[in-house]
Amino acid sequence: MNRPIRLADVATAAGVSQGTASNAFNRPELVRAEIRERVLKEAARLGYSGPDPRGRLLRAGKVNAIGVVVMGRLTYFFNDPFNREFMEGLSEVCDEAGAGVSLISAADQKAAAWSIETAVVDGFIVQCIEDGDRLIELAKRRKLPFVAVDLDAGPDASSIRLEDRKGAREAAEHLIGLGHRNIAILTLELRDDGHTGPVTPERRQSAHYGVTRDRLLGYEDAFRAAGIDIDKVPIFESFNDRSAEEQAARLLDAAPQTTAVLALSDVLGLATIKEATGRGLSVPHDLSVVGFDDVPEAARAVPPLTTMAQPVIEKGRLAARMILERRAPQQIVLPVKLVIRGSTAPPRGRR
Amino acid sequence: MNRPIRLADVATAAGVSQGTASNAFNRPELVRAEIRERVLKEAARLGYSGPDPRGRLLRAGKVNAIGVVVMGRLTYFFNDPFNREFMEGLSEVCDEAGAGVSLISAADQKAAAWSIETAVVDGFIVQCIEDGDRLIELAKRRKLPFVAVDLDAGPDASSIRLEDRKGAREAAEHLIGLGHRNIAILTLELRDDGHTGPVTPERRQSAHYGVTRDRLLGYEDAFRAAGIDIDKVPIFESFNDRSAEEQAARLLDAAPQTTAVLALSDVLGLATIKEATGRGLSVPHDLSVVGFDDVPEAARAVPPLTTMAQPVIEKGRLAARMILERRAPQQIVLPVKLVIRGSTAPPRGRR
DNA sequence: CTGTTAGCGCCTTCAG
DNA sequence: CTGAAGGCGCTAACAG
Repeated sequence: MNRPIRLADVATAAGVSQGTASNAFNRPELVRAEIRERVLKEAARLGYSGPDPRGRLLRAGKVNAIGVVVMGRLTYFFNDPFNREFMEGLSEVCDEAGAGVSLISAADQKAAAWSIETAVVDGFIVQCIEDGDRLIELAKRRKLPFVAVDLDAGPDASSIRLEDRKGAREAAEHLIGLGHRNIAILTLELRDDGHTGPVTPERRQSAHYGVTRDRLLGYEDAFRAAGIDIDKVPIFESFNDRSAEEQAARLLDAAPQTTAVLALSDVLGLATIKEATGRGLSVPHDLSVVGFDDVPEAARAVPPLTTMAQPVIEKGRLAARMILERRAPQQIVLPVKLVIRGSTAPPRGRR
Repeated sequence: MNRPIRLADVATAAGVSQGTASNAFNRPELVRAEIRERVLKEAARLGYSGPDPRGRLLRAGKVNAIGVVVMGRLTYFFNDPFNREFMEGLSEVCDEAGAGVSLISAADQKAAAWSIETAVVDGFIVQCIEDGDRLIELAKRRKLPFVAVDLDAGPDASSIRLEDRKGAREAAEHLIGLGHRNIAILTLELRDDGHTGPVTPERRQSAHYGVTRDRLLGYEDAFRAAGIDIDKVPIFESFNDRSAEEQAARLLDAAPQTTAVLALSDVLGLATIKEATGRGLSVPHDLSVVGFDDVPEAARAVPPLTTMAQPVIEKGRLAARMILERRAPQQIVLPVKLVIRGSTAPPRGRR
């Protein structure tokens, strides 16, 4: 057997036209039961495994799949509980719609370009912060709908963002309200240069990533209102997917007088708790920690992490719907909400 | 603008044939630079975004993508560090080959069938233990290459398995060698009925899932040699992706005299450590724990988990290659290796 | 180098 | 309810 069987072969074998054979598979109600059975039987006999999706694809126009762009290692992506939650919401909607999810993963820039150009999908979701701009550029070129998540894509593209600045301000206000004045910040990447470690005021002000920039601005808002000079606040920068504990350690070393840490993500916050606990500090009494995101792990941590909750799953659902329903470009801003748990308390000195 | 631009339009506009236009995009070295530029310029002017992958697909025959079948929630799948590692190896090979990864996720049986029938992929990887048989059936019907991972798919299909029985035997021998006699087992699912909790000898003997069955047989081999009657050994059954801590707790409650636990996976082993530590037991002195898999978390646990290491990442790579290289069906059995860490020690009574 | 041509496998009018 | 025919967009083989 050399040539693969196709619908035409089955039709011939069953003595019907190709159109009828097609209907036998795809719209059985249009074909007399007797004929349909004959077609199906011939198909089975010939080893035909049903209409080839590729043919259908070309004809139909719609692919019914959405591509999720993941730069770097898949492990880094899925090690982050935030991404897992996001994908959960996304896949939920895709499942309901009978749509597939393609991981457009690529190690380097060149591979990413090719993947994005050739992926068989109805649209893209670009959600990784690293290289976001370039990926968005690529996605735009492909002329397919895409949604930028936690990334700014301009007014002619769809995006989903959070009330980052407001949320950050409220997180900082929570600590200030508890009496903290020696606050440090563990931040996500500010820009695309692989830097980790201490952040100078100049670097802070030149922040390029929107989420990081806005959250830092939010902290600054609160600090200013409380008379704290953010230029004097220790800030350390870390990747979310790696180096978190290392940078938490450096921050704790560099600023021993700190009584509270503002973390730009729960992953960073949890790493801070772990590091602090590991060196014998009591959280929250020696050190308060506030995260951002409210991933499931936050509530299960010891102590449970106070954090700024965002609707991650809903975000995933929304992103999927925006693609699948081919919505016109829109910029959505989702609300956040402070969830107070056990990782924050007044500073010990104050009691 | 109503009709989308296609290659033919660009060719006409540039005053070249369609074939040349195609070459300008796909095999630039075959086209004089001048002409190629004209084509590219016309394409840009018309807003043509490069050859549509769907056309190429139909023509080429090869899709260059592999489908990973994931039953149930995506979260369950990716919450398991084992699956994350596996996907890492898989995606590594796919990246190198410029191939994509499609998640064939489906909540229920009907959706799974449709997804598998219509996924645009070169082959499947079936790796979830639940519903494995039915999924394999579906995949076979599609007449595409597929690889069953940790699942038996028969001699005419590809599969990757481990030395499960041997590995389990050695794990048990390790504990026995340390002097343990009161050993309990925390097992993965034995069959497809959603049962968790205590396992009777009858149920144990009727194990349907190959991995579980073989590992239990391995334990039994070691027990028999040491004069331990496996029918008297407390065995509790748990899902890997949920309920692990709950069942670890039940096991510890039901068999308080236990000095060591054989866990069929690291996830179960880590849950056991956590549960034991939580109730004030010292691991390994009050309770030794041996896992299976050696996921990254195992080495980082407190205490680090003694476990039977398997080459997970390699497994992922292998699975991807088997599809991408269109290898003839083969059944591969990968080796395992005991890694002794801090979670095992002689029972306290013996010292 | 460039142009021509023939499908890839399917679905969906449209006419019977 | 069934059959015939056109074309989805592209590429590869072959002929200039």
